[in-house]
Amino acid sequence: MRIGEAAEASGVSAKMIRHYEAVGLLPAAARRESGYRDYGDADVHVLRFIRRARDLGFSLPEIGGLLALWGDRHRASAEVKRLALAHVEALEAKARDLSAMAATLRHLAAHCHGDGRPDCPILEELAGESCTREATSSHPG
Amino acid sequence: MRIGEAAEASGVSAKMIRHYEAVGLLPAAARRESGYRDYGDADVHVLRFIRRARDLGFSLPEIGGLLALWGDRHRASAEVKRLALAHVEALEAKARDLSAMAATLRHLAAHCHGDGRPDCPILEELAGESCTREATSSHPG
DNA sequence: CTTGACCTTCCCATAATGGGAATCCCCATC
DNA sequence: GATGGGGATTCCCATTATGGGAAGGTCAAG
Repeated sequence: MRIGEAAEASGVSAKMIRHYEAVGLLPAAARRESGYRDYGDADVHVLRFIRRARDLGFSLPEIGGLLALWGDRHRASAEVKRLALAHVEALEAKARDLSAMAATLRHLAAHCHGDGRPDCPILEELAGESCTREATSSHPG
Repeated sequence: MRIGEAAEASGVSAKMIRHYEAVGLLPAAARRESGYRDYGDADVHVLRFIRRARDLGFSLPEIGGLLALWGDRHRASAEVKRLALAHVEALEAKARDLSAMAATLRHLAAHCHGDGRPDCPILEELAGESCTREATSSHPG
């Protein structure tokens, strides 16, 4: 299989396949005499593994660890589980951060008239106190 | 104020203040004869605005829009609200994605013994079917 | 005049992905 | 045999926001 076919079969772009090889996530692919990379079903299987791991948000270094465990017949599943749960923690922490931002902003937006008037609690919050940048006239708005 | 003091006062690093200026988020700062950038309280106020907006996950282009609205005495709060809610949608979508990944992985991990044995549903899921990479013997697991 | 803290600009690095150029390989067709 | 087109190769660049670090200029205190 040439790289394009392997890409098609695995769902990983040819660009990314080369990249994964370049950064050492994949071993150097076999080459034809022409210089073209040559892939077999086993390679595609690995690529699919990588793609699924990416879909679950694992970083390339983490996937490197998972691949090593996958290829280790004597692995302990505890190790895999540890990696997975550590990643879950990270994902959940990030999700919480984003949700907190969204909630804050949604709360601010709920108090914004959203009409033609300039008064806006969103901007006031961002500005720190209830002043509108130049604060030329000193009334508290 | 020199840049270090403005950084201290605003919570934005000197590096980032220069960067914001370089990418056009901030106008070119006033300069002393020495070439040092010179900041006043108003500048720090803007920097704080930027920092708060960053803390709410706004991108620099989005913050550019917010700053423009902030400085526009005749803005309609509807416009601010629109920007904010669009951003909220994006944040929530991303949070959902991460939560879904976390849930999937947590589910897989829950079915993993997590002991010394190599059998691991997490790896099996990543591998696509229940085979362990080499599949030398052809029994379906 | 030296020392030290601060500033300047410029380059590099990050994570993962893609765009695009210049060049080459391979196969089919004229 | 020449040619054309699709795919492959490598290499460079861009993204986003942030920081590290080098080489050199400024300023205040000693």
